Order: sequence, then structure tokens, then C-alpha cells
Amino acid sequence: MADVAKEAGVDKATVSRVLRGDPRISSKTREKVWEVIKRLEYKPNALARGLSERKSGLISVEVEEQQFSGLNRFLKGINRIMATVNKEPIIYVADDFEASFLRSRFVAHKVEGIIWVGSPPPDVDFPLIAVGETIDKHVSIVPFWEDLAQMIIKLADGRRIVFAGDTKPNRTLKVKLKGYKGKGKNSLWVCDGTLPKGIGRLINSNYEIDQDSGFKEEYFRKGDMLLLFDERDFAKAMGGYCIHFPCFEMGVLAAKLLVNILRHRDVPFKNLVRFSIE
Amino acid sequence: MADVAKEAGVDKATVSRVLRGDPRISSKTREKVWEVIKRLEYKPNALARGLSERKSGLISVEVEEQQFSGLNRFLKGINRIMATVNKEPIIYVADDFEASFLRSRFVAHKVEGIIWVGSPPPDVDFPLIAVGETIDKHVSIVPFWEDLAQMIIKLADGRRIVFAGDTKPNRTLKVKLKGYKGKGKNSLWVCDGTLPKGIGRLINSNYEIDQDSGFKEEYFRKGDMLLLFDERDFAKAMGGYCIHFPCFEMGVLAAKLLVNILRHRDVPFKNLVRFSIE
DNA sequence: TTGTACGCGTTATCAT
DNA sequence: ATGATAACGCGTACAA
Repeated sequence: MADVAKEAGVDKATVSRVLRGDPRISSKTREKVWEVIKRLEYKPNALARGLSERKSGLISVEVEEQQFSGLNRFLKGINRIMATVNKEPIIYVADDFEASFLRSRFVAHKVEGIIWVGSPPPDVDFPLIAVGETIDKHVSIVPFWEDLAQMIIKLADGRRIVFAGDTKPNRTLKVKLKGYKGKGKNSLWVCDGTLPKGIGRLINSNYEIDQDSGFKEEYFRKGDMLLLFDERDFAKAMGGYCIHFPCFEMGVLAAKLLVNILRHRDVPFKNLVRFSIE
Repeated sequence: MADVAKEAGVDKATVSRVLRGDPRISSKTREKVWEVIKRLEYKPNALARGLSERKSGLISVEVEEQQFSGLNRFLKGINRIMATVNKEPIIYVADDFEASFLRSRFVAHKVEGIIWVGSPPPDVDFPLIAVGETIDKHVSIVPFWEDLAQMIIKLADGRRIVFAGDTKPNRTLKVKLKGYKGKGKNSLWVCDGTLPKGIGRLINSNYEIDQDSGFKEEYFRKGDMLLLFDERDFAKAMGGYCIHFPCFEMGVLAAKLLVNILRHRDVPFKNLVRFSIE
């Protein structure tokens, strides 16, 4: 910065002001300084800026979920927003880190806010967006499971409903679907644990196995409505439907909400994100 | 830090030395200082430290892959190592960021090194680990596709081989498998694009469809060997095999290699990671 | 509109 | 073995 200042024949403070878009700087000076900045390929030092401003420009993303196949889309959504406001996300996959350990890292790096996927600890004193579950104490983003259930029931039109894949449907969805009565003998099957576990249990149960297809008869029968999360082409290949889990949208929303909180704006407390079925 | 120093009756410099484990400090002083640090819940400021040391303790993880369902495991592997050496990963999902934009962020935040998933730009001047493909110019981590091909061929024992799911097998694997001749009419099918696209193409082809199971006949026949990446229980439910993509191991390895590079140690240039089949 | 000077919280270099 | 002090690079009152 000192180099730029000297080269442009102004003071460091002026360079700083130009950089920060201070309106008091004359356009002549501003243009001159920008010219030098570009010519010298000067990049401000985020550490020094952070030290001076007492904030780092870093936000933290905590991910507890073991199975989160849409994580890259979620992060992409976050980045899309953060890149426009000069904030950098730090990501942890936190399942095995304890809260106190994480906290000390937040403090050390002067993290400005947190996006927490899963259920955040109750006593965090950082700006926090909770993603996935409604937490009374925090602004939260929740997939609109009730709406998904309605869509599925309508689409099923009496068929038995079968899920496949490793994405874990929420409890709300399962409860909703439990109320559904189809036409078949077993009008509905939804596993009661995570899906992989549920499937494992089925395999070990005493249903007959269709040796011809290599496919478990009790798992997927003729006439069933098969549902997969996010594997669009695979689902179609199997004659089923794909539920689009709105990970990208959730990332975008989480980032926007956090930015607004950091700017002391009011934000809606509970935010629902819609699924779509294809 | 000044508070701690005053409270412990020593100088700031001494506190700093205690914190950094300087061996010249007497054990009496050390214990006293640690006591005060804990009592006051003092946490060092990473920004100030970084400013002074001219490095941030930040490393960057770039992810180009659109489909990377093991990203959370990969990041967990990275974190596992980084947490032991006081380095924090910043993650970008970078498919839509241009190199110059990323570079300026690296510079601004004094990023110490980069883990790049995909094919990194040729002219980066940061310590860099390339993950997924062998890049002559960089230390790289590559899944051992050749080995996987051997395992599959041995396990198939003449059966036709069919992949499913959204994970994209590497070109090497496909080339290797092309050399394989099984017993069936079509001894082998591997799609020639990404898998989802390949599946989509099959659906639109003129094969017959098995209406009984709702399953496409041409996609998966009796006697075929079905392979899925990482969906263990689902694969088993379908009577197939699960290929374990070693994402966690790759994350751990990437982090270890990068740390060693930052410590100016020699590291192997090409690193293979083994699959396992279950 | 721009310059001066101090503070931000560490580490590192001299001293002692 | 420890203390005093100068960087580190930037933002910002306060002055001019």
C-alpha cells in the first residue's frame, strides 16, 4: 500500500480510502490511484485489514451430517453469495469436533458468523443460521417436508411408495406419509431408520426374493412408486421419480440470511425451501 | 495478551513464548502463565499472528467436480489432519470462478497452500496438491483405477458388467475394462460418457423394457454384475456390489502431503489410493 | 479533499 | 531466562 501511495504521489490513507470507495476522494485522484493499483497488481492484505477492523471476513460452515451428498451444491450456493460481499467461507465437517474446540477456532479467527447444518449447540454466541431443522433459538432453513409429502401422495395415487438411495428423509415426511392409505396389500413402506439401515433390515427379513431380476421382491414390486433423491437419470432408468433436494437453493438462502444478520437487518425466523419432483 | 501478561506479572513477549512452546522459558513462569491464560480464557488472535508471521494458517480447497458425492468424507479427511497442525481449510466450489479471481483471494488471505480437486490451472505459484488426475507439474493423488479394473474383472468372472449411480468412473477404468471378454452375448457394457448421460441414452434406445419389474431390461439383466459407488446397502439390496470410493483416505493423504510440502519435506510425486469392493 | 499519526494483537530482534 | 521495542499492513479519528 505504501508502494502504491508513493507511486501515485499520495498518502497511504488516500489509497485506503480509494480502495474502500470513500466518496470524498476526487475522481482525478481516484483514477490515478486505481491505475497504479492495477499496474502494480496490488492486493490488500486481508489479515491486516481484519486486524484493524476487528473482523476477518470469514464465515464458518459446520456440517454434522454424515450423509450429505448435496454438500457441493450447498457450498456452491454459499459461495455464489459470499463472493459478492467479500466474505470467505471456512468449512468444517464437524461430526467429530466438540463444541469448545470449534468455538476456540471461531474466536481465534474472528469468524463473523456460522452456518450450521444439523443441530447447533444451544449456547453459541455467534450469528448463526441453522440448516435442516427448526431450532427455536436460531434463524433456520428447513426443507418443506410437509409440502413434499403432499406432492408424493398426490402423485402416488394409491400406489405403494418406496424410497431408495442414501439420502435420509426427514421424520416429518415419514409421519405425514404414515397417514396415507393406498390400494395395495401393503399400501406404504417407509423405513423407520435411515434408509440404508432400513434397506439392510429388509434384506435380512423373511420376504421372498425375486431371483430372476436379482432384485428384492419386497423392496420394489410391480406397480410401486419408486422415489430417489437427486439421482435423476438413474431414477428414470428404473422407472421411478426423482426428488430434487434443493441444496443449492438452501446454500444461497443461508448465505443471504447470514449476510443480512451481519448487517443488522431483520430476517424471517423460519424459512422453508420447496422440493420438486421430476 | 497484554492482560494476561499484566495478570501474570510478566511481559507480553513471555506470554507469546509460553504460547508457542519456547523451551527457554522456566517451568515456573510457564505454569503461572498457563494458569492465567486459562483463567482469563484468553484465545490468541489468528489475524495478528498471521500479520506478524506473514502467513495465515489458511489452506484452500478447490472443487471443480460437479458430481462429488464423497465431498463430505473428503473434507473430513482434510480436517482430521489440519486440526492437528493448526491450519484451517477454506473451501471453494470453484466451477464458476475464474483462476484470476481465485488467485486474488489466495493472495489477499495469505493462503499457504491449495488442494485442488479436478485439473488445476497450469500456472499456479502456490504449493499445490492435485487430486483426481495426474498432473505432471504437481504432486498428485489419483485413485488406483487400474487396480480397480483388475478387481472387477476377477470378480465378474465372465458376467457382463453394469455400473449404476452418479459417480463418474475414470477413463482409465473404462479403457481397462474394454479389454475384458466375458461369456455373455454382450460381455460388457460401460457407458462412454458420464454415467447419468449414458443411462439416459440407454433409455432412449430401442431395447425392450421389462414391464413386470418396471426395470429396464437392457440396463440390468439376470446374471449381470451390478456395481455401484459408495451406496453399500442399496447395492446389496439390488444384489450388486459396492465400490468404496476412498474419499476420506484421499482427504487425509492430500492434507498430509500439503503439510509436508509446507514444511519443505520431500513428498512422493504420484500417489495412488486403493479402492475396495464389498 | 487529503495528510498525520495512532491503534489493532502478535512475533521477532535486540538488549539485559 | 526475560523485558523493551520495532515491525507487520491496514483503517480512521483528527488535523489541515
